[in-house]
Amino acid sequence: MALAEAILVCLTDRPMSGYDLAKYFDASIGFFWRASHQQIYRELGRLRERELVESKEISQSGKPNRIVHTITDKGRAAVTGWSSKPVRMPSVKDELLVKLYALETVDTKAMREQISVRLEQHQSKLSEFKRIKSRFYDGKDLTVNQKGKLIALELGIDQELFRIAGWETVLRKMSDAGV
Amino acid sequence: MALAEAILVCLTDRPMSGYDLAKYFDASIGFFWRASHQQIYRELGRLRERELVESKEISQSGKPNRIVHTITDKGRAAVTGWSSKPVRMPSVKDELLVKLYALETVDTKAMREQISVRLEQHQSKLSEFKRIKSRFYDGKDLTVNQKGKLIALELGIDQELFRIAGWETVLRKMSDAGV
DNA sequence: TGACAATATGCAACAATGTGCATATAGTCA
DNA sequence: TGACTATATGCACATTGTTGCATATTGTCA
Repeated sequence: MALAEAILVCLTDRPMSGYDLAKYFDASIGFFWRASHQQIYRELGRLRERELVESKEISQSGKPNRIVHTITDKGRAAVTGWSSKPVRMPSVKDELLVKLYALETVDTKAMREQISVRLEQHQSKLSEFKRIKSRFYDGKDLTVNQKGKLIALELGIDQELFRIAGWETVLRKMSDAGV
Repeated sequence: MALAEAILVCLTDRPMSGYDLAKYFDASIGFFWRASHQQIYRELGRLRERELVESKEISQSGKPNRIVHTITDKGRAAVTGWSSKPVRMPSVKDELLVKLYALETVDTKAMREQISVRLEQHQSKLSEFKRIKSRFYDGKDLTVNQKGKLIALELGIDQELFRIAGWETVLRKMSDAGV
């Protein structure tokens, strides 16, 4: 249940509403731990029960009220405790690679198209990461926390570059194999 | 529910028992789509219900009887149909990267150890992939199906190499950041 | 001789994730 | 004026994944 910890990590930065968190996940930490807004709201309820966050409703006119969640001392301790425990290897699940396992049975024309789509997706992620980097990090004085995020972001950039090269190689090798 | 398809893909190779499949997942296709034996047995039951596989019990003395599953024509058609449909981006979930997001709150000494463990895991995967490659593929005449698996395997090798370099870079950058 | 690994299948319970829907208001664009 | 987007929260259900257990025999190692 590391979603709990991912949320707490976000809240070490600043108090946020569920909606804020959902956006933050979409634009930042979600690159390394994806979560939908439903997951986030559900998990926030549990965190409140476990007293790892404190929630305060803030009145708004027109729009629904915001519920702002603040990490508690207990929550901060939970993050530190979690951080010292071993992690598992990230789970591996990629249908596109499974399809490579049955090259004689699959529709290879469709597969090439899917690889092209995948390439575009990596390309757009790459652009996004680069944009974020130049906008928020380049040429700035950074706190340790920000440096950590930058390290993650740069790993993300390299990863996208690697994946683009990787799938292009796959396309070439498929041609060599005659499919 | 692409586990169903991953199993069917395995069975396009040859009929197998649940136990065989579990081993096959551990040693081959599971590099790209992990599954436990419990998941596999459960899914085999569903595949049988949907008539995508045919199951035959084979008597054995001493050991429990094997139940050998064979893909049906309907199953083969299901693989081809599935293969032409778009895939989604693999889900991203890595606690170690999440920890980078709270560098001021986490136990960085423990984190460095976790990165070392991760590096060893990638190293041993790399060795395994290379061993499989040299043992089953190098210098052999390959069918199209085998070529597909080799392409996946080589992508796996490059990926492990990339990840080793990536995490080593992270360690260096953490030092540069003073943690 | 006792412990353990390998072979072989599978249930039950629980935890985590994902999909679809529901609600409510304000502002923008065609 | 109607469609759409953004803000803001959340339930119900379905699927998927994990953990622990249960059974039963053979072979190997200490």
